[in-house]
Amino acid sequence: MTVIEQSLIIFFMRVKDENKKEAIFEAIIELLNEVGFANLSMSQIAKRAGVSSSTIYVYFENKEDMLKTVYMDVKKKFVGSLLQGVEQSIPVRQAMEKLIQNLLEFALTQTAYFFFMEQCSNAPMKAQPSNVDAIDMMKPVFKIFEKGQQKGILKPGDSVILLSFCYHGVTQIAKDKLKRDQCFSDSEVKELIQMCWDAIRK
Amino acid sequence: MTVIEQSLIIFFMRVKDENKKEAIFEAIIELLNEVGFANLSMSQIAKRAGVSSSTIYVYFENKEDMLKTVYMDVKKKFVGSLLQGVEQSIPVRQAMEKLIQNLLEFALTQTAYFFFMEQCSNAPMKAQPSNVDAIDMMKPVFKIFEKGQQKGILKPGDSVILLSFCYHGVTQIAKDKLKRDQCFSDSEVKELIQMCWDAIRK
Amino acid sequence: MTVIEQSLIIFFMRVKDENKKEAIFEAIIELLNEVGFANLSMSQIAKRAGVSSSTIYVYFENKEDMLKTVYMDVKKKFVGSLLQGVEQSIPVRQAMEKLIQNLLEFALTQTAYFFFMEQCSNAPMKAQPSNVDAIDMMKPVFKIFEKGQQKGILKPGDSVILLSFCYHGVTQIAKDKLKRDQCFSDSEVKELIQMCWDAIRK
Amino acid sequence: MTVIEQSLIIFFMRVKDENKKEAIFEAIIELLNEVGFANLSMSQIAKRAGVSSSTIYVYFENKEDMLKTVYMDVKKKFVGSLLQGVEQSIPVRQAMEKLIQNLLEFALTQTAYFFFMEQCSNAPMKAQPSNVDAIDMMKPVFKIFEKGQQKGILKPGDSVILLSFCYHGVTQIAKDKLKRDQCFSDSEVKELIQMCWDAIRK
DNA sequence: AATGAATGAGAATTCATTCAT
DNA sequence: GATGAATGAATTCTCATTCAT
Repeated sequence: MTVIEQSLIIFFMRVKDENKKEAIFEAIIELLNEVGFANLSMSQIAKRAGVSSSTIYVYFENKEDMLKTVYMDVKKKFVGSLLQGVEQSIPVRQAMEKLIQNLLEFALTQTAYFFFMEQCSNAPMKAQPSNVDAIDMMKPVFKIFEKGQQKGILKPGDSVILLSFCYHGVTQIAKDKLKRDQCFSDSEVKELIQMCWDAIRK
Repeated sequence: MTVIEQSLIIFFMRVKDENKKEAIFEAIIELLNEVGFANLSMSQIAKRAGVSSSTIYVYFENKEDMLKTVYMDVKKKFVGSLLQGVEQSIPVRQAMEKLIQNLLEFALTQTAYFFFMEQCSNAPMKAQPSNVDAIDMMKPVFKIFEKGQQKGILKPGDSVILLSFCYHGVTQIAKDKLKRDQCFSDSEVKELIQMCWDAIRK
Repeated sequence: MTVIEQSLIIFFMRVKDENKKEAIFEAIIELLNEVGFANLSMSQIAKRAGVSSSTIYVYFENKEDMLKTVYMDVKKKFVGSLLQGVEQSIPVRQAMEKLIQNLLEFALTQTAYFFFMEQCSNAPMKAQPSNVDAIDMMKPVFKIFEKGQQKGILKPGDSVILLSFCYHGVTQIAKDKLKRDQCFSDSEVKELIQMCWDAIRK
Repeated sequence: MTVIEQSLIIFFMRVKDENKKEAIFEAIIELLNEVGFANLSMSQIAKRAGVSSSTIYVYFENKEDMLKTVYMDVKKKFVGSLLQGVEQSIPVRQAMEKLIQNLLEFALTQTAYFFFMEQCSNAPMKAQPSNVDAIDMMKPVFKIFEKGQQKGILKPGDSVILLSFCYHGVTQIAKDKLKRDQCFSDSEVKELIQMCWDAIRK
């Protein structure tokens, strides 16, 4: 594409207002956490986002598509945070530690996103925005755990179960804490890590 | 209207009574699992239960009351199942084993109830039928675990966290399995119990 | 069904208010004639009929079903009027005369119904309430015309074409007249009948 | 922006010009035949025409104006076709023959236009794009028929009625045929002409 | 001239609930 | 107790149209 053609496109096109899309995103996440799926309406979302409800349909095909898109976006962010600093090369024990720290970090700093995701992943298939869950998106780290199993450090069996057990245990405890507006002390974090480790190690 | 006709009416009504309530109950649980909170409507419930939607209002004050009642009822059944055979006197290790077996048993045999509960407990405070969750209802067993801590068998700290970690870890794994229409082998059950035990024991 | 059972049904059931249904019917016909398909809305119909728009959905499944039902009902009335006094036994010439008189009578006295039908039958397949048109419903009279053909009184060929030609010629002329708020003189009626007769006779 | 870029823009725009208007035209006619007035939307038209819906407003003031313009244009084309070869000087019988042949020719070759017109002319006054109908536009030929009446060849009375009767009879039969995806044989055309002639001649 | 974004108004339809029987 | 009818309020979504570019 030549520079002239590019200018032409820019001249004719009007770029979607990213602020609006962002506002809609945030409104959805906020509201779902406040009112739940049963009471989440397009008009409420629009009002909260400060746009007309028809504007939502500029960005999404319909309610289902909207929720799916937001859910996938949030999950992508979440998995990104989760895997930060967890390279293939690090030892299992350290990987586990980092994962849990990242998980708690995300839960504490991005609480709205965290609760939003949890609600979505517990909705039934048909209502659920997308049925690929967070565990599936963590496939990159499975290799670390499988190596741990091969080395005889971790319990044998399905590595998904090992990881899933820890992940959900920690997740639910974090949810309970946050629902009561509480925080984790360093020693509590250590305890959680220890529980996870004991659960999966041989 | 003759006396005979009146009696007939009364006869007809009373007979159906409990069946109707039961049918409504089952319809709610089935439907919530199929369509989720976002799409659960009174008319659908009525249709599924084979009654008029106004009939629902004979048994419940309104939608909120209806969901709360059903949720509490299901939870009561669940906790009943969970605690079966878990007396104060038995050793911690055995208590843990029994709890997990009961939990998996319930999940497998009363799957609809199990999923129903999970959805309810993940709804946000405001939307949630009732915010007392299953963990709270298990208070009777805490003493067993506290005794275990006092004896130095279990890790110290909040006994709720110990139990909650295991409970949710197992619950989520059961959910994943059931969503894929799979079952647990005996050895898998053993593995889960072992993971739980390792997680909480000193 | 015994008398007692019947009483029971009457006791429990509440009969649909036929006035309401009738009011909705009339509102649809009136409005379609006033505003056309492009501007016919459920809320307008409801307002005109003096009911809530949700009430319409008690009687009809949706807009399409509603229009189809009304169209079929009007057509039935129309064909009834059209065939009045046209028995199999009467001579063709007289049958033709009676049909045209009936048609004009209907157009003049039930003008709203008449225009309503015409609009429906000109809508395209997908939008059209039902694609069986008035001609199809007149099959009973075809035999009279076929007899006329066999006797050598009428032109040979497809009897549907003979009848259809006359029917639509007269219909459109009636429409034009009525649109200009005019009436037919007796001599004009005679002329029309003569034109029809000349068109189809040998 | 440089002068070159500006020229480019002007060049690009002008080139598309007539194509776009034509595309919009065709889209309207196609769509009206497919979905009817009740479901004809600007956005659909735009999509079908391959333009942005705001582009329609470059060519037309609004929806009403758009439909009126297209209708008038189509009618002009139609009347042009209809009158081809029908000069004032030719005998009535021949004029009638030519008119019917032209009408059928148009119906067969420009079917979409034909149906489009029919739908428009059956819409109620208020909704109708323009209430001057095809008959009005044929005024030039009336003189031929009036001469026929003066010579005693045709029936006396309103010449509009004579012509209208034939025109609509043929039109509707053509519509029925085309809706069933059928064609006219030469003998059928002859029969139609004969019916028309018999209907109006003395 | 052309268009993507944006929107208020309004579309069809559903909802939870009430009511007379 | 049970229900069909009825409905106001709310739902999701579409519409015709405008506007900045």
